[in-house]
Amino acid sequence: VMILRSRFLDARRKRRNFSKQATEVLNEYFYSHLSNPYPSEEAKEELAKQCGITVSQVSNWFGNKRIRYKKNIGKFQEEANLYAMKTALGTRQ
Amino acid sequence: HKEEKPELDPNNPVANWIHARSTRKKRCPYTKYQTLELEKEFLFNMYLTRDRRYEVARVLSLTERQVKIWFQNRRMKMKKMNKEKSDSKEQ
DNA sequence: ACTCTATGATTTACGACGCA
DNA sequence: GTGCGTCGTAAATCATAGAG
Repeated sequence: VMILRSRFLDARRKRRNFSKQATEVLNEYFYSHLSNPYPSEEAKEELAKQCGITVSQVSNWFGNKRIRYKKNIGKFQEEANLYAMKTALGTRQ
Repeated sequence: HKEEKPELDPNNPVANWIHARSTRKKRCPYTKYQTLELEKEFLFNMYLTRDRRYEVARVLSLTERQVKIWFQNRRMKMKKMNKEKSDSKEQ
């Protein structure tokens, strides 16, 4: 049991990219809060739950996203438009 | 909420984000030796006395401020590791 | 199969705030 | 006021998964 457990924990250490759905959720939040993309602790917990990742991973994702977006806004323009459109469609009643 | 530096700008979405001041020192990765010695010192005691801080800084060619901050960061790292451990225990 | 680049994680350095 | 504590983050850098 301990061996299986430690093996699981070791496997956890290997980085895997987040699922498409998880990235979708994170990007939706990011682009719909673009003027203040700093989720509260509670919001992070909710995002973590939705994405099936940890709160730390949510923090890492936003940290990386903010700096990479800021460093090259042009590169993310298409993605930004995509999520802006998605939000507009999902928001209308 | 507070900012390190609110960049006052009209329509830019990034304008109200937190920005590091331009005077901030660029991150400079420590050598393996420096890190190893700092880890050894941390193992000895998680909190530095003023004398130990001075001595460690002198030996490793770091400023006392760098050593102080390294210990602060190291304690936060330990806290994070402990939290992960306890989180994985509770199914 | 093999490069590379994008991505998740970790490492320095601070600002904001707290307490003695 | 001084000084060191934590907390959350910026920005650079590391490691490598995985797209092309």
